Amino acid sequence: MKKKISEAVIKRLPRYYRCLTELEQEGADRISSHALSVRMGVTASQIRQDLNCFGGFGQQGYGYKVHDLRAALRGLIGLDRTYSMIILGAGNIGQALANYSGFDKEGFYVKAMFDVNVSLTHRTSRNIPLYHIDLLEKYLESNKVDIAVISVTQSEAQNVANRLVASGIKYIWNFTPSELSIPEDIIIENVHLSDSLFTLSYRCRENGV
Amino acid sequence: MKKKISEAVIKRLPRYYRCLTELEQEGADRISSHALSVRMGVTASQIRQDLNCFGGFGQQGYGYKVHDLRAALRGLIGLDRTYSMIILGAGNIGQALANYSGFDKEGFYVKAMFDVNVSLTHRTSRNIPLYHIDLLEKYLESNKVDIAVISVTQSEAQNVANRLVASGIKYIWNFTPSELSIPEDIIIENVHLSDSLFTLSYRCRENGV
DNA sequence: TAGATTGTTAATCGATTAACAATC
DNA sequence: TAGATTGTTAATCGATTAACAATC
Repeated sequence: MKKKISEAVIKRLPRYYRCLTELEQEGADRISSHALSVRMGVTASQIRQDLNCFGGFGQQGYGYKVHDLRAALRGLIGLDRTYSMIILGAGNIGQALANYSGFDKEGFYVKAMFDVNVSLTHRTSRNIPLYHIDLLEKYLESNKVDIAVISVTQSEAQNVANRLVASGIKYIWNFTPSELSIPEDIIIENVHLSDSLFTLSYRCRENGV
Repeated sequence: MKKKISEAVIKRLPRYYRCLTELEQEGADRISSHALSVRMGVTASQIRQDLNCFGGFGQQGYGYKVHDLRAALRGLIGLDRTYSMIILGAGNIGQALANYSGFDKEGFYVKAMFDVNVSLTHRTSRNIPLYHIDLLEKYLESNKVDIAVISVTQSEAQNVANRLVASGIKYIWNFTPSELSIPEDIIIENVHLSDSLFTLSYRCRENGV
C-alpha cells in the first residue's frame, strides 16, 4: 500500500528527466544528489525525497547512475510508450502545436485536427489531416485517442470539452483561458498562457517598472 | 513594512481576476468569499487570506463588490498600463503568439519579431515587423521593451537570453524547454509545454491506460 | 578500511484551513 | 436589531529541509 504522491513531486519529475537527459548527452556516468542539487538549484534532500517516493534508484557512497535514473524517470512519467493525440481548433496555437516536431520525439503523435473552418487545410503541414469538427464523434468511434488538445476559441471550449468527454476522452490538454467543468474522472492539464504572462506584469508593477 | 507575498498567492491572482471578469460580464454586483469559493473550487478562507495580503477589499456582512474587486485585482496584477513586447524566434510558437490578439486586449503589445530567417516575413500578420536577429541590439537601443519572449530553438535560447540581458531586458517569457541561466535580478517566467504534457502521460501511466 | 552518499526518520518551515470577534 | 460576512488570529496540515544510521 503505497502512499499518494503529492502534486508538487509529480510536477518536478519532468524537470528531473530534462536534467538527466542533458547529463547523459554530456556523457556523465554518475551524479550525486548533491551535484544535481547544485545544477538544478534545489536541495539534495528534496531530490532524494522525491525519488524515494518511487523507489531506491541510487547506491550508497556512489550516487545515481545517470543512464539508469533517466530510464527510470522515463518509465515513471510514462514515456516508454506512444500516445495518440488530436487537436481541436486549428487556429494559431493549434497550428503551432501541430507543426512542432518536439513532441513526436517523445512519442506523442498528432493524428488529426478538427476545426469549424476546414479551408485552413493548406497550412497543416506534416501530413496531419484537418477535419470538420462535425466529424469528431465519428472519428473517435473508429480511432483510439489518448489525449485531446483544446485550442478552440474560449466560447467554444466548454462545448468541445463536453463532446470529447461524451465520446470517452479521458485526458485533456487545455490551452483556452476557460476553467472547463468536466467530470471528476477526467484528467485535465491547463496551459493558461495569460496567467503566466500576468505574473510578469505583476513583477513589473512590484518593481515599479 | 509589508511582509513578502508568497509565490503561491501571486500565481492565484490571475485566476481570481479571470473569475471576477466573468462575474462582471454576468452582471453580478456582489459576491461573498463563500460563493466565490464554491465557484472556483477553493476554500473561502484561502480567498480571504489571499486578498488580505493586499488590503481589505470587502465589507463585513456584505461581501465584495464585483466591479471594485476586479478593478483592484487589475491594479495589483499590473494590468492598468500597457507593456511593449518583442518576440525572439518566428517559428511555430512565435508566430502563434504574434498572431494571437488576446494579449492586446489586456495591454500587451507585440512591437517586433526577430529571427535568423527573415524570409518568413509573409506570415507575420497584424503589421508586426520581422527583423533579422542581428538587428536586436540596435533595436533595443532606440525602443523601450518591457518583456522579451523567447521562442527560438533550444540551442539558440541561452545565447539569445544573454544578448537580451546585456541589452537591459529585465523580464523574459521563455517558451523553450531550456533552463536559462540569467542574473538574479532578471525575472523569468517559463512555459515548459513538454513538462505540462508529461504530467498527462504520468496520469495515463498511473491509471494504467 | 575510510570516505562518500544514499534512504529515511525527525525537525522545521510555510501554507492552508478553521474559528471567531469585529462590524456592516 | 439580527443576520451575514469580513479580517485576522490560531490550529492544522503538508511539504521542505536537516540529520544521521546504513551501506556501498
